[in-house]
Amino acid sequence: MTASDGPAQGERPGLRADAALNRQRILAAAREALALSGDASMQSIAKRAGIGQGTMYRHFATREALILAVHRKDVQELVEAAPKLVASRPAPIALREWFDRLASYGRVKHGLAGALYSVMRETLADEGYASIVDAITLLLNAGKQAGTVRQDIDAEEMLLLVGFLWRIEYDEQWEARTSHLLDLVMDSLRPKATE
Amino acid sequence: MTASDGPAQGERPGLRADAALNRQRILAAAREALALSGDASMQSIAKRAGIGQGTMYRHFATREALILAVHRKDVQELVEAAPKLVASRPAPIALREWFDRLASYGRVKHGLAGALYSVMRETLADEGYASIVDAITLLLNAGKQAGTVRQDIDAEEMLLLVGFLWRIEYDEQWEARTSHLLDLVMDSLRPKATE
DNA sequence: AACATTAGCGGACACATGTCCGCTTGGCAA
DNA sequence: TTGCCAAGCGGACATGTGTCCGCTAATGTT
Repeated sequence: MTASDGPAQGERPGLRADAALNRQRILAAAREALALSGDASMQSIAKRAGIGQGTMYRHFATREALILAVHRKDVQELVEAAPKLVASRPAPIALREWFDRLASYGRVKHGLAGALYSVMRETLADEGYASIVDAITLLLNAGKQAGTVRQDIDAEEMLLLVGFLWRIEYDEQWEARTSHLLDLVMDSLRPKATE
Repeated sequence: MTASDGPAQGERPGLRADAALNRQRILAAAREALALSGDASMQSIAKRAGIGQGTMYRHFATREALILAVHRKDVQELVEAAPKLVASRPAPIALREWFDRLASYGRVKHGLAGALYSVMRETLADEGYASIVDAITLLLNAGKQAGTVRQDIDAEEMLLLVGFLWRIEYDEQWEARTSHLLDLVMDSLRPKATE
């Protein structure tokens, strides 16, 4: 995403002026609040933004939607990284690196990875977020074509498999555990010898 | 549940008479309420049992603990199935069957599989529930000794990997998806060729 | 039996989520 | 400009979770 992409993020066509302003206010407040604590409540964010509960939920129906909007930029980067990885590395490596990256969001940006997951599951059909599924599909397909990834897995299943990323607790073991489990998952992607 | 079932489950040593009674009341109410709807609230169960919130939470600190207590019998069966499976089948088959069984609880008994998971994660050290972890460890060890399961995985990691079991939604695809994903996980358990 | 100790009770609280709906006001049409 | 009216507002509500703490009464002791 570059500066020439247009006006500030979060703008929506056909949105009344006051509504647009409130949207910005919410995003600003959410950015602040989430930076302080990853699990700031919707309520507290609304309060911080100086708006009502109703307004909050009208703009962002779920916690996930809000988190995703706040981190839109990161999400976009993640999506855009997929084609680059595919182009520059063997498919299995590319896959692994992409998920490493996803995992690191889980650590750094509180809640982001989890939000990604829920949103993707709920809105697989939704145009706005389908891009993330596309990114994974791209990575998988590259491997399938190269014969280094089994045919019978799709992006949605992949997401279910790496679901541990947003449940694993973040302690000093985090890195080792995450890495190890990703290893295991990657192994499971190899084509069967008999295939 | 019939009157002739014998001594009621859930008895605890050193529990005052009134406390024991309340515990039974809660369990009875929970059984009823959960049968009607898998996500009956703690509040509503307490009300149904005719006791206060505080009492509820003192007896069962979390929703999971309650669900687990209600389904104690099923849990026990699950745990007891592990040694039998190990004795009668090659390790990888035994593992797969055990998790198939766990998965089916997820489908039939609303919340049970999920409760198992949380409880196990939270109380790995706890004597009461460690038995479930033991069951998995048993299955894994059998495979490790036979050389059909890689060395570098433990029960906790195994649980993280099959976490999708309690997130996957139950629709007409449930069976196929679950089975397929379990296939994948089982594949990831194979020793590496180079190991 | 009377008493002291303290386990256990249970409801009020603090706080969360998500919904509903009467009031306000931005933006267009005349 | 004025005025209309639907888009939008925002707080009250309904409901849920989990905690706290003053009161009650079960149990061991004398």
